Amino acid sequence: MKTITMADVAQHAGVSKSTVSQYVNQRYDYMGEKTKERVEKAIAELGYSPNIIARSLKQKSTTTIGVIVANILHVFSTQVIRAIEDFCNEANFHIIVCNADDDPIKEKKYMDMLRAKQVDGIIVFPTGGNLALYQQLVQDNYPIVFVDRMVPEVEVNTVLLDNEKAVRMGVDLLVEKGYQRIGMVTPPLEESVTPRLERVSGFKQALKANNQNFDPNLLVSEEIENIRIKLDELLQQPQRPDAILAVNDRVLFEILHYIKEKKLSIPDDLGVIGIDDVTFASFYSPSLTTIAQPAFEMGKKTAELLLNRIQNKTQEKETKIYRFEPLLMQRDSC
Amino acid sequence: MKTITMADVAQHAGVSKSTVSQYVNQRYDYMGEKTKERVEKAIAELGYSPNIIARSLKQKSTTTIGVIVANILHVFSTQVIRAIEDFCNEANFHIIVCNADDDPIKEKKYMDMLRAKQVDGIIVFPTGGNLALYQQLVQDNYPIVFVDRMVPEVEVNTVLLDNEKAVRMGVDLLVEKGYQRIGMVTPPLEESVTPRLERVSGFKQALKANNQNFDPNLLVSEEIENIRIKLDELLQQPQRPDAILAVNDRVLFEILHYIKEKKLSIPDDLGVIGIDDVTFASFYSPSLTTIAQPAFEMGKKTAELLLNRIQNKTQEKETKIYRFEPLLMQRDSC
DNA sequence: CTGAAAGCGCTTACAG
DNA sequence: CTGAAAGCGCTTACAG
Repeated sequence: MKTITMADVAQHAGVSKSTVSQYVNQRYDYMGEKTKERVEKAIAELGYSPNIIARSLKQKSTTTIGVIVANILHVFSTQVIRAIEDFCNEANFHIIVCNADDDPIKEKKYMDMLRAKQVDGIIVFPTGGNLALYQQLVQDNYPIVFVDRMVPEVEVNTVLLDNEKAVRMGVDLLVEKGYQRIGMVTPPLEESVTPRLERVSGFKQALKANNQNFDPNLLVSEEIENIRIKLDELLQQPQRPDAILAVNDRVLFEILHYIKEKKLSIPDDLGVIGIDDVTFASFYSPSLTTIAQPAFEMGKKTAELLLNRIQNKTQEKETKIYRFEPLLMQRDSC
Repeated sequence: MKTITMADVAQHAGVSKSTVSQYVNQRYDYMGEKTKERVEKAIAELGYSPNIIARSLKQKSTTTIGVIVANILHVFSTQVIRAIEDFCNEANFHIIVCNADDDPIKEKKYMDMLRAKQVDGIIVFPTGGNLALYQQLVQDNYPIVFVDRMVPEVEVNTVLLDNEKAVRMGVDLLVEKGYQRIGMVTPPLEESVTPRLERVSGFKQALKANNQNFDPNLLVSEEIENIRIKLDELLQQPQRPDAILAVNDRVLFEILHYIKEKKLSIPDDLGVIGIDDVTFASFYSPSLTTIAQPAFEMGKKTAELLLNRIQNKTQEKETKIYRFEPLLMQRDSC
């Protein structure tokens, strides 16, 4: 099947390519009514559809953006992507989705390829491992927005959860419920994964604000696979916690798993709160108190920031950190 | 910042654009060692990166494919997308992800735009609402693969779960466990959502194979929002089911919600099996018996079929339905 | 009101 | 072994 080009339409309609182009781009200002009809008819008859690649080459805009997530399998990423896609769809933009798997090398490869493909901008959940690259992009004035994680060294608009507040809400509630020894469980604290870091520091602050001591023995930081073992140690010690804050949904899963294994009871044996809402929170037994991220709002804001930057050219040099309010979903696990 | 083009590199290296192009595309066959070095140096010094859009225009390949899902928020879609992305990444392809929301109009818009953007092929979870369009694509010999759902009228490679077998595994297990009156709950049976249809017809067959009668009163087909109400009616009737098969994860959620509300007990009051594995199956109480879809294998196969079609040009005209084996995850809910 | 021409940044057959 | 030239399918300033 030979593809139909603008030249074919022009010939078929007996006009020039320029005129067809004007028509396609709806610049009817000076176009005669008859010309318009002729072109319209030719397009319909030939089933012509413009080649956007060719247009992109000339116009230097692909109406496509890249989105690099750590892992699309995480519920939070999925929700953010969905919100971005919805927003982009409104603006007739498309999104290319990439999984960097927390690997700076993969991240760099994707960023390079996306730029080579001339995407108009990039949204990234940064690994933090490509400082020089990020800085280069900023210097080139290339449109980019970070989400979920921040990179303090780089001046980029960034959309984040108010992590400290999220933890504070959890601790406040636990204290209010009378818990005395609150523990926290988190995956390893890597420097680049700022939400975890902020949640842990928020934890210490929140305890202090509630006149509780921070006991390092009640903070477990461990690979997901080993959390259940560590949890056992944590709960066997004499001064064991009476409540636990799970730093994210993956950790919450491990805690619930452990509790089922050991036939413990929530909230009697242990109060539990998780950051990140989970699908089964409301019908689990007991229903689970969680602190949800407003993922859709965050995704929308991220897309909005990027598209504004791409379209308006509102060169507001100023870059900001946008912090979103967590939502306390109070249920029965504490 | 002026962008560096191939012409700049050529000038800087004192060679022609052709030579730079040869170098970039690693066609060193006839290239002098010195020329090579000069070009390499020029590229490094200028920080040149080829414009893939320009290349695409000439080569008629964008190394990008489109993926149209019903909704990226569904876990199954997410897993399929992840597998597709991994496979594409190996081949240096990118994926544009779109949500059609089961809306044929959105689906058509996306398909048209993706083609206009010259993607090399499209993977779609078809709404079924664009027969003419699908057929046009097939006729144009445009690379396309369907996944999750089939459209019988269209000759396209399609990757599916063996839905009848999935249900049979569930029914067989329930019968084996001594359940006598097995019910099934599903969202509305729309003609285009073939998995649901196949699961219901598989349900009838499986009952027959187990010498059980199919009682239409035990089949609930209802919008998600109303399922709990219908469930109540279902379980209030004298001849109520002693076990229920949930046609997908969304339905399972409603069933579990209802059971918790009514303080019923699984599996004593009611046996439960769900199609689609769920994150909390193993640590729910009781742990939930599910029939999992091999989503990653399915996604991988889908990507493989499409890329083969795009790359090899193995014009094997023959199109096939690929059925994947469900996995019975036997746990304690029946 | 419409068309001829140049150009976006590449690739590629061909000449030498 | 390397370069000049044409062309991919558009857009756009400019001429008329």
